Amino acid sequence: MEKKEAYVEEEVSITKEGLLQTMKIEIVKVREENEKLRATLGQVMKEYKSLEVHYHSIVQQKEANNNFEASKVQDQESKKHPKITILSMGEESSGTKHENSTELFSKSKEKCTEVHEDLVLRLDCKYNASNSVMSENVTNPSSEDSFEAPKDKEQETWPPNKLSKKLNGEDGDEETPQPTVKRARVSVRARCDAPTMNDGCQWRKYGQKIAKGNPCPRGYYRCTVVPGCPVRKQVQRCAEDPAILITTYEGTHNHPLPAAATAMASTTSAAASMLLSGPTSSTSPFTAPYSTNHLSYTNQLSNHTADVYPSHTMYTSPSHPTITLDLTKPTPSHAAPQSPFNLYNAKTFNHNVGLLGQSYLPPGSSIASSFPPNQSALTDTLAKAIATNPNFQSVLAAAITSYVGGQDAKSQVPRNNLSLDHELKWGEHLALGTKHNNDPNAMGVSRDFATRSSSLFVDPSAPMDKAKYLS
DNA sequence: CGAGTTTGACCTGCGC
DNA sequence: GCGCAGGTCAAACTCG
Repeated sequence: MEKKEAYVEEEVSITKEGLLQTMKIEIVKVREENEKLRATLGQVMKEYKSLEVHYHSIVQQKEANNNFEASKVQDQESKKHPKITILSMGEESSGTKHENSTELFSKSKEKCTEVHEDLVLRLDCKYNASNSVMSENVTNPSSEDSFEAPKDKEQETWPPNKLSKKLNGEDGDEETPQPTVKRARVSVRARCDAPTMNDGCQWRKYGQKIAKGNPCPRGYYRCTVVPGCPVRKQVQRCAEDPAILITTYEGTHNHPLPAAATAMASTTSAAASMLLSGPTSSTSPFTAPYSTNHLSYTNQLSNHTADVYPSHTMYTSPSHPTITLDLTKPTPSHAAPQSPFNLYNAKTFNHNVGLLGQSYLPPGSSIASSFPPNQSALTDTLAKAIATNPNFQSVLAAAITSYVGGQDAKSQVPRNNLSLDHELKWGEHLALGTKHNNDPNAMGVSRDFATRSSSLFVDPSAPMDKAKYLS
């Protein structure tokens, strides 16, 4: 007995030691990686500064040249037309030429400084904006968040315009001027045989229209999860390729969402946030490779890419800026560009994901390593794209995980496992790393993979998706 | 019979 | 001001 106990104790201590060692190794790894990241960050900042200085000097030079040319022309003109010269407050004098040019130069310098300051201010502002969006998502995960611009700006209710007018009565004392707020829309293009995508929400069709330039009718739906929810969606088949279903979402849910709906909801939410934060919303140096704000990310498992690009022209009026998530394109060979930024970000992302995973998973395993090899390659790829723009993180994470998971989901994850009773609020998942930390049952990212996996795919049995209604 | 869809009419915003 | 197109309403209809 004693021997046995001693043996067991020995085994336990060995296991403990092993665990401790593994943890120590992990910690050392993490530290090393942190050091590397810091170094890389420093390097990037240095490069950024030098580029900034370079840009500054170029602008100054250009301005100076322009002004010099202008003054030259003016000079010549003034010689031709002395009367005008007199009226032009003595600019003609050759003696003042140098002075003028230096003055102009200094003026141009001022201008440059102004430009620079303006740039900095604008960048800061936008950086803050994008930050605020993200921080809101992180610090206030339960808030309904972010599909639209700040909530208090546009307290959405249903019915939005006409009906509310009717309900308020005709007397309408001093009707509050409806500010022409740009309502962001997020449209999702996906190949789908069914009449609509099952995005987890309940929708009621309230209209159908044949839009110009597309023989396929456009269906108008509103969310009926809760009466009064202002969210609407339009569903239309692509004119060029009827296999492609274009679903356009508009509005913010004012109610908790079923878990199955959170993927699409957060995707559209974050995409809209990104869109509303402006065309150069991210000014982090890491965004450089994607200065056009068009991001293509690759799903290596499903052999698809998802293009995310803001579009003001695809649908409807310019008062409805639209961002499109394109989940229809096959993977091009050049997808997932390998710039130093991307590599850096891939590392960062993996690092963070790894840390995230370590808090939920047994020691020695991380999220990345807990995936099959191709999955881990996927996270790598995702990381490159996702980390490039903070605002894109949640968009892409949600969209890709949903899309990737969808492949497996059809066969592996029964809908019953989606824990539909577990309701999440709009954008709640965005705080993955923080919110679930205290939840022993939470599996972090991997749980997300599992729970959202089928949400982008149509469930033909869904009561709302009746093929017969959409011709 | 209630919930949801269909569909023609109507409203509204925008461009010319 | 007019016409067009998108969006919404609401009565009629269908389905379970």
